[in-house]
Amino acid sequence: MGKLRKKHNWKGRHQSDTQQPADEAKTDVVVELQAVDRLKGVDESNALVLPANKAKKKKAWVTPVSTKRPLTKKQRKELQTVLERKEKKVRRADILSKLAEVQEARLKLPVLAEEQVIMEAVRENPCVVICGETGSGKTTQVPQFLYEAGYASGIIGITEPRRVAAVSMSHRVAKEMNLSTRVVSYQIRYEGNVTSDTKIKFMTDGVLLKEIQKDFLLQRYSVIVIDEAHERSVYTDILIGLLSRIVPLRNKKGMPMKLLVMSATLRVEDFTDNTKLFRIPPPVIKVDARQFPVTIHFNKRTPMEDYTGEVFHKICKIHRMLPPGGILVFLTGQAEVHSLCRRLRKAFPFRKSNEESAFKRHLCHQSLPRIDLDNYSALPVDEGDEDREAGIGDEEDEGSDLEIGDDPNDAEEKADPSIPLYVLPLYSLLAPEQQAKVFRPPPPGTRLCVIATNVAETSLTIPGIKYVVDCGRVKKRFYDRVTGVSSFKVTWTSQASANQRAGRAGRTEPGHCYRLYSSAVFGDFSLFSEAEITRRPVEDLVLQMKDLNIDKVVNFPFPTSPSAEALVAAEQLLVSLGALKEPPRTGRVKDIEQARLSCPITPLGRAMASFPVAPRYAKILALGKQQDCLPYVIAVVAAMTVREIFEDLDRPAGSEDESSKLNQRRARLTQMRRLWAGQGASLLLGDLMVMLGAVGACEFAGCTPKFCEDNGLRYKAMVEIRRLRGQLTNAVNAVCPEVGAFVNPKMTPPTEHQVVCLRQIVLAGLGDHLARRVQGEEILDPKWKNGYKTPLMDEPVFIHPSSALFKTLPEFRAVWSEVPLGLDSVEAEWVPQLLPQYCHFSSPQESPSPWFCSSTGTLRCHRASTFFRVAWQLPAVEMEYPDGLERYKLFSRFLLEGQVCPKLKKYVGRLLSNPSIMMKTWAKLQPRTEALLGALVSKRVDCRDTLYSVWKTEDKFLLSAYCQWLPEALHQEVAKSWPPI
DNA sequence: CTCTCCCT
Repeated sequence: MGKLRKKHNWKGRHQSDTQQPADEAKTDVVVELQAVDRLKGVDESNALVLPANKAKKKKAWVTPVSTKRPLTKKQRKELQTVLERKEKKVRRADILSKLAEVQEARLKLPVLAEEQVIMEAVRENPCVVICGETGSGKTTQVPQFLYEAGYASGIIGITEPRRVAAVSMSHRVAKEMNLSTRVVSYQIRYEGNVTSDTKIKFMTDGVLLKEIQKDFLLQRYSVIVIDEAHERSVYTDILIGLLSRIVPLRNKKGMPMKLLVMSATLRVEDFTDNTKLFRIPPPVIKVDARQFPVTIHFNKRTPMEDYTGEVFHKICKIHRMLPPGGILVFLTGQAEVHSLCRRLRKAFPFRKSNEESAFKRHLCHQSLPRIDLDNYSALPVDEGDEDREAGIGDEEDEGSDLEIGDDPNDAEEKADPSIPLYVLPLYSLLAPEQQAKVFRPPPPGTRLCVIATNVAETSLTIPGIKYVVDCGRVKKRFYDRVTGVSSFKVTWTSQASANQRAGRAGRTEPGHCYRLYSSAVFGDFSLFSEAEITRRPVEDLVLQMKDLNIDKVVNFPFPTSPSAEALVAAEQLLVSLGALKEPPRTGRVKDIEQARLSCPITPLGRAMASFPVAPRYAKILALGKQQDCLPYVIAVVAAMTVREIFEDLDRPAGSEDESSKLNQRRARLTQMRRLWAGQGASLLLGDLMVMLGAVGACEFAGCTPKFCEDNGLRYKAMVEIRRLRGQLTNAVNAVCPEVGAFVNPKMTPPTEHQVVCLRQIVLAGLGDHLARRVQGEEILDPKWKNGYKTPLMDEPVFIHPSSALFKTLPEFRAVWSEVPLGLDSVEAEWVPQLLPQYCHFSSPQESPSPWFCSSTGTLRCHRASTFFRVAWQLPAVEMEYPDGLERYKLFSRFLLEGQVCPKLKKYVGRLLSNPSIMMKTWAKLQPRTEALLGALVSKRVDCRDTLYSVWKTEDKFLLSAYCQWLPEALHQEVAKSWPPI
């Protein structure tokens, strides 16, 4: 016990750290700096990874001292030693003070007080839950505790739900521990710095899940830490489920492993009270957070309609009446963010002299010399505003000194340049340069006001925020559980996320949070937001799990299970994509039900599971090698996977200048779209062709920010596509090395033939996303005229005006994701051929009558069909004759006619009955028809291939049955040359 | 005709 305490004592560590030779430490720091400089593909907008001022300071002492004059060799040498010694001393002092700083910072973290408790719990339990709010320092400290307590016999793996966090945490911990990034490393989707020396590895949750596919027992790891488990991201949930099984397995095999689940909120019951997950509930250790207090102010009334108006008024009041400090506002979407920004900039403009140079470019024309007050007073003032204003401040906060009084004579709408407000938008899709502005101090004399969406809740932390204004709402995606069709809705947030938002006001000093809803409304919020896994389709997760040989996904120990409907829908989709074996359709009802939820994976499914994209796209990739289409298929799948490849140019402009620039860029993009869509045949590939053109052109130009900017492409999206193309190319080569795929930066456009092929390949993956133009009799509403119906929705969908197919309006088209933007026109006769699993076929047509195809050796026919659920009539197409007795009858008829085996042709004239009697219903009355049919059925022979293979083992097969059709005189001759191959 | 946020 005493020994343990000493081991975990920070003082002990402090000493051993400082005892490190200065030189060694120096190299470590330098390496790390280089690594920071080279950081690629990481969102530079995050404060955590921005190269800080400190970096510059540190670089200074790396530069060699260089004042040299002509000296004697000896003098020079002496002087050099002196200099070196001096320099070394300076370095050592610097390092010591830095270490002291770090140690001090570490000491302030509440988690340090719990080190001993945590480590004892870890020693005594295979799984431990650590519960601590943001600011407790658990993410950076717990890995160090583990390392120092000797748990680094294997790798200590820590998962994060976001790439930025994995990268920045690895750097921070390396620095704190004064270890090289060779030892404290990270791995995210496209990059990493893991080496054979790595002991602490930060990674995204998806990366670890992929590693489990390669090594189920994770033998290289001694500990896994799941961070931010409260966020309940799908991968985190699945990892916890998997690890709850892996940990006991490892212990049983004598390769012990520890699992730590770290969660911010106290909602840990899903982990601890779930006996399916952990039979023995893991201990929960609570860690206090070091946060400044945040005073919460509720509204007395809750605006239901115009909450953005309410937000506007609240910001005005804070800005006019309260002491300095940044304001962070939570709204639900891009459009809201922009419109509020505009309104605030008009209300509190600031002069040019206050502006930063970067800011100048965009806004210099906006700061007008004088504002037309009449014009402003004409702006719509929110109805019922006074009413609400009177209600500001809730009982709970009466008398609080920062409570904002309500002055009905407030004239916020009048421009007031005397108190400039530095208003910035912030949302995920905003260009990184724009995002980065929120991390810089505002221009002198102004107050920072960031209007943000949910990104600011978890992903990005803005410094200097003292006031938070929370509208209490979120925009969320909702999926229909059966059809998988999605839509966006604005709803109330949860209490947990409202508290998270409030916490953003207390990072640097005590703060205030203004909630624009009453405490009663807050009380009605759900405590936590639902786990993501219950809110979305799960076909991708199910495929991954089947690939791990978890056939009965229903029995998987999810912390929270997806609904049964979602699981059934996922298996159905995977079956129709050919990734899972079709379940039997006959048998007892109960068995059928069971089988529907435990379909085993197919070889195709395994290949699909190895492609890091959605199953529909994985299917498209799997078909991609045909007709040399692979490079195009990879580019198209990459483009479909990355969201928003085109810049949003429809946003409202801030100034006339900006507006005219936007108009120019819009015009340019429209022109480029037309160019990329191509002419004639390629046009039918629709928006896929536009994307293919955009990707090709961008890559051809070297994928530069300039090219993207000039052509309306989102640079970040194009970089992601470029890397995804590389990754997908490797993945395809791994499954199918003979295709030898490579990324060609100078890809030429596909030929007409390839375009047709691409359209078909894409269709094969998007069968359930087929849409048909609303037909004459279906137009119930004039608005539906150019609409499209999908099998899944009652309401029609429309082609986006910017779509390449807007003017063409093909009868059938494929849509993907939920955006009606992505289109590819589809020929009606492809549907039954490429998507037979979605079609109901009628019986084979009489005319043209079924025939024997001598090249394939099978029976062919024409069949009409209808598309599933919606029963769209599809044209008759040529296809295999369906299985069944009829097919045997037909086959025997063609056999007798000498079509199957040409050698039998010479006996046709000698047959005792006409072969066509095989088809009559009274055929059974004839012994010879029955003999022939019976023989074929007994060996399941209904095509040439199976007939030949039976003859290989049984060369007299069919001889006697056939002889019954011939006069006895011929029997011997026939027997001699049997089988007639 | 209008898209919150993440991950392999």
